[in-house]
Amino acid sequence: MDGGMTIGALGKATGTKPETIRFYEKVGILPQPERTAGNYRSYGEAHAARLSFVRKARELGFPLEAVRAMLALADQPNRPCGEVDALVVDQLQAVERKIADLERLRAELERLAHQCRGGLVSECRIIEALSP
Amino acid sequence: MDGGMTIGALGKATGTKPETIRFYEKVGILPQPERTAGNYRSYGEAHAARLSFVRKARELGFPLEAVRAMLALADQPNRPCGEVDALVVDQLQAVERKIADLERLRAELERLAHQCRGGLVSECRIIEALSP
DNA sequence: GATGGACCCTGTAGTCGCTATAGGGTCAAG
DNA sequence: CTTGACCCTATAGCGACTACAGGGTCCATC
Repeated sequence: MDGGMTIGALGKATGTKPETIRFYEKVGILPQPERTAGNYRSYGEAHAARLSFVRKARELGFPLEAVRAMLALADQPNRPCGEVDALVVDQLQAVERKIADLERLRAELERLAHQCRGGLVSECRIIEALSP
Repeated sequence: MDGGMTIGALGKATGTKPETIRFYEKVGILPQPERTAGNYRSYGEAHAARLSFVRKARELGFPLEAVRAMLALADQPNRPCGEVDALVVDQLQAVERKIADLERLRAELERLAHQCRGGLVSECRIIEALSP
């Protein structure tokens, strides 16, 4: 080969499945790589860096749209950083809202979980509690 | 009409959109109701109760599969309540896992949010922090 | 040089839980 | 009799992948 990684190697290097990499290519998050004589995708370090960025942003819960926006900004380095920061702050607020919601949920589920006395479904307080 | 609710009335009574009710019917969560002469769905109290149950369980984050399982159990009142309790405990654990993940995320995003100094993207630490 | 197995290719359909649209039919009030 | 609010079906779309099906390529071993 010509010094490039196969899709599988890139996948291992970045913790991404080949299917996901092809998906990112299809939706324009990753550029189309060169191909070998046998039509295999061939990736270099720049692809690995971009994909690592995407994966980390996704792990932080950024939707692909936000990732796309950040990549577009990163590709134009002479613009102010504020837009990137705004995306992070939005995401932080969204995460805080989700945590608050889930904590309310947890309290409710704990209440429910203590209502089962091990009897029959017909006496089950859990189902009662959800029914009215 | 013949004493039944229309889909819109049931929707208002339970806080559910008509589309969602039809969807629940299509996937077997709700039974097919009777129809009026004009082919409108006609619902009674039993439908309202069942749909309320579904909505509350969904609000608590139970996946539709779990809701389906609980409904099947509720329809067989002579079985032990333990299976219902197990579903609740599973869901509680899933919620706790999600909260833990989101809290790690929040810490990371807070770290990120303090790195933007308002300069240009080329000096942006946020993008750096997410690149390999 | 033939064979096996691990990898790669494309394209399509499925997942979850709805939501939205298109293109029509029904019903009650004015 | 017309208007407008509601209802019907069927289909496609969302996000972010995942899972086939049906092939092709590469490399090592016999």
